[in-house]
Amino acid sequence: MSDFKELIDRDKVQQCPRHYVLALTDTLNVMNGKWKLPIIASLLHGKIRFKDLQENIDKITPRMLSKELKELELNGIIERKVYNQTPVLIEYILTDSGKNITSVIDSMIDWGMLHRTEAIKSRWP
Amino acid sequence: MSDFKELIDRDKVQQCPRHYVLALTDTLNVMNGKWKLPIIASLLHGKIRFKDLQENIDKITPRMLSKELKELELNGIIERKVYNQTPVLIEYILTDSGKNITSVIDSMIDWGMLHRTEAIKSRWP
DNA sequence: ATTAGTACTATACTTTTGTATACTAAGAAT
DNA sequence: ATTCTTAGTATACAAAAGTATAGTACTAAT
Repeated sequence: MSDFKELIDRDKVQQCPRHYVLALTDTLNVMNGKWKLPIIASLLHGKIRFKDLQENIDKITPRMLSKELKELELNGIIERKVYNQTPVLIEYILTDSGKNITSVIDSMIDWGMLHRTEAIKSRWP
Repeated sequence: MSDFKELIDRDKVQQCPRHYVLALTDTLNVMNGKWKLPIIASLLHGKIRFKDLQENIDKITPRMLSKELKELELNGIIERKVYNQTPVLIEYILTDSGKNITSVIDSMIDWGMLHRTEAIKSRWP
């Protein structure tokens, strides 16, 4: 039985260990907002540059891209590599943690699809 | 191999099926914001009333609680049951979909904890 | 008539998130 | 000297999310 589910049976939500709560809010912070997941998805290809990200992600402004990249780097999801060429070359890549987050995304997709079929069943049973 | 992960290997992010994207954004919408997960966690106990939710969830205002409950109901995560007693009794409970979302929460906790240990490793290797 | 309990809603405000547009720094090529 | 490229930053603004505080509608008991 999973860690969180046992809370259902044992009525322990209040005592949910702090490190679980921290882990959960970490994950929420990594994904939240309009741009984090599109950026992570773009990085699944491999290393990529600022301008290519901007072209890849529809309608993101350089300001938002810059801000989100900084947060993702701070959170240890991506790494920023600077090459002292000219013009300067900067590449972004996913860390191992960043790659692993696909497992969360997968479970979100699974739930989302299940939820849609459930919603359809309950509206037109 | 999971649905999303195969994108890493086959360079297919651009062609990611629309229903996966819809499922993912559904899930994000269900969880996003400051209050949705605390509310879902409180409901894991079973049925609960407005005032008890308010006491359970630290610093939520009735306005936010009311707004979030409405959204969760619209999204088919919770059900609102009205009993015509006096004073009126209203109970909120998780739907089956609402209960299932614990699988997503579990995978978020798993990733979050892994991510913390990875982050520690990379800072003090 | 007043007080109290339940489940909210209204109004005004602050903070966070996102947009639009223009601009900068550094070196290389012309 | 001017222009080009990459990788952003600055400024001003709009919209969304969240907060604070007060008030409403209903009924029941005192």
